[in-house]
Amino acid sequence: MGDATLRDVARAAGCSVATVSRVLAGTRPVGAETAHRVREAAARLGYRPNQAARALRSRATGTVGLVLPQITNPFYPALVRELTHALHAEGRAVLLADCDDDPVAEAERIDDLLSRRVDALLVIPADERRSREAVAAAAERVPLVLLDRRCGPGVADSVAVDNAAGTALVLDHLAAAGRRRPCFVGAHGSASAAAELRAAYAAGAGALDPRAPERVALGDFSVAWGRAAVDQVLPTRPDALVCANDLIAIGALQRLHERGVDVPGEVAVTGFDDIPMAELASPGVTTVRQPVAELAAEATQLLTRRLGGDGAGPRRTIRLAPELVVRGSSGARDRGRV
Amino acid sequence: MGDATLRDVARAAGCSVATVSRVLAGTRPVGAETAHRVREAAARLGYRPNQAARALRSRATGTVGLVLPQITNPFYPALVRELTHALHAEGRAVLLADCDDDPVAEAERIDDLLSRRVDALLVIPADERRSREAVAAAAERVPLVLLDRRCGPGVADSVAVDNAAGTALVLDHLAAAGRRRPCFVGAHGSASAAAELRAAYAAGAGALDPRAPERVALGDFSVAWGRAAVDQVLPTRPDALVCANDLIAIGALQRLHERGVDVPGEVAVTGFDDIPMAELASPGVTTVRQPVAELAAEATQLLTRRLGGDGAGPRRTIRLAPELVVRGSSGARDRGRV
DNA sequence: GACACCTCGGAAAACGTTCTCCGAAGACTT
DNA sequence: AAGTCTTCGGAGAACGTTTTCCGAGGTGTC
Repeated sequence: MGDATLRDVARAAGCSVATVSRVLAGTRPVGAETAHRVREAAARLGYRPNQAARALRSRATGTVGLVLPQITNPFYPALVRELTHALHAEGRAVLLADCDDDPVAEAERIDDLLSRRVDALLVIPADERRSREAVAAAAERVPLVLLDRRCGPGVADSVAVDNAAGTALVLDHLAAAGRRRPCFVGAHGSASAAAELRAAYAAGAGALDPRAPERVALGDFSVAWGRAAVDQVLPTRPDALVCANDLIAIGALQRLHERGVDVPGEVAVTGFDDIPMAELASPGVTTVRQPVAELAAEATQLLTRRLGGDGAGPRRTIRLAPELVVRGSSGARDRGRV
Repeated sequence: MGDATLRDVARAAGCSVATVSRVLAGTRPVGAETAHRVREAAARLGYRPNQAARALRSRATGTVGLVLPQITNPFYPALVRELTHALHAEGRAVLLADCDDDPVAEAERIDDLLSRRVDALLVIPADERRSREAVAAAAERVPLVLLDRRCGPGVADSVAVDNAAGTALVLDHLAAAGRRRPCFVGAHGSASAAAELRAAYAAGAGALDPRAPERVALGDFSVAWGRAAVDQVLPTRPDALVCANDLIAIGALQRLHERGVDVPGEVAVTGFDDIPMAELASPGVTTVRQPVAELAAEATQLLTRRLGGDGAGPRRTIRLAPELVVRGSSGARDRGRV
């Protein structure tokens, strides 16, 4: 009961390989009675098309490569889930590559995926600058959609949340709640989100109160930095910490609690992404929810369009509006669960 | 600069396709000067082997399918990370399939992966009983390693943590800390871990104190159930909640806090898995750490051995010893961070 | 009844590898 | 000097599809 091939089915159905292929693929009408015989034989032998042969012949593998910086970043699993579901629904398979935040590994993985003849690539670049070369080269050979983070202008199609709009949501919310001395806790580095959020905060905070001193502290996207940042900025007496992601916010929350600072009474804290942990922290973290399902849907739709002939169209950049999720960490009092 | 083929390289190097193949694959010694010419030509043309053709000819795709119930389960990302790294290190690629905890979808995904001619499968079955048929059928056709959860006896090779040992670690720790009235908060259902933990708890608790009434509450593996369980079991006055995973423990912690119960003073709480959230909860959750890297290493090693000829050996079951991670939720006083 | 026109089926050529034969040398043995 | 081994290279057959091209037969039109 090894692998039945077209040839075996043809023999069993008493017809030619070509006919079997046509019946099974529906490429051309085939006589009703023959078709029935073929289908019956195929079922009986448990025939499954050999995708390798199919790929070789049709120059398409039905496979998409998904390259991301770190699957353990808690924001990505939900995205991966939506992407795989969307792609499976179209009959595609997903080759996953985690590159450990290392642009060199990323380039290797992309290379490998290309040699495996993926039909397209979905890439969340590890680094805005250092990922660029490999991504641009790959985009020359295969449809490529950038996700969540960008990678220099005009390199490829791109789908991401509107970071500026998200930051504006947060700042408006804080201002409405009477916060007057916000402080931005962000990240250095050249992941595109880091830079965009820095810029968006600067623009938004300046608009709110042009005379206010700008409080900014930069580290990385980790819980540890959130903790450290608290010690660094608390002397400047902020009444709100606008964190560039939820991990930072959670770290800040921990440290504030340890130092006996009342949240949200004295200091409000906000995050970004709405990872699962954000809801579970105490108090719950007010944050900007990325529309993960829409992100995935737009990305796969863009990909499908590129694969369906519109290969040469102009680069598209899709920006999705995020949503503010208000929880205890920014309210007048704690509305979170714990 | 489309795709250079062996034929192109051969033409450029002035030799035959066979020779180029031999040089590049190193299958057979080739004259030094010819080899050099070939390598130079290949580099110049940017030749990349076409894996589809290679797969067709050599009946091996260099690809492994990874099937899991829910990538959003916070325990899996770390595992996926280790697995992909280990497999990439061996030159294999990973086809990812998330089946949304649905055995039917799981069967479909497995089917698709088989038709894509994966060399092997890594499966974390969604359900001990209902996943069995599809997994067993797949194991007939391709090396298959079960991960983390089992799927009926003797179906395939299997690598998992020793749940009984982990439970024993927890119970010993609690007993040493003077807890006398533990309560198990577990899960119904037929995911194998659920049943094993139930059994292990019953055995271990019975050994500690055969006369004690057995406290057990069963729900599912979620935060919500952890919260609900607290209300259900608190009237029985337990002094420790032994939760079947960290999510349950975190839910319990939240609810206990809301109800003003002192943790760990009045009630200790323990989890299982050591997901990232366990460290961040307040207090930190004492838990059983799954040796994720070793799990991945053993699984890929088993797979590699099966792929390297030892196809017909007897089924192996590898059980790895877990490690107890003591945090604030079980101490005499809070040693956690927040 | 000749002609064109459909419909259905088969033969066979790709797709880009790997690998098995074969042959032509040269390097040894005797 | 004739034989036997090695060594290196090429020709060509697979692998399992899809697809193009053809032919055979039937149906329609004039």
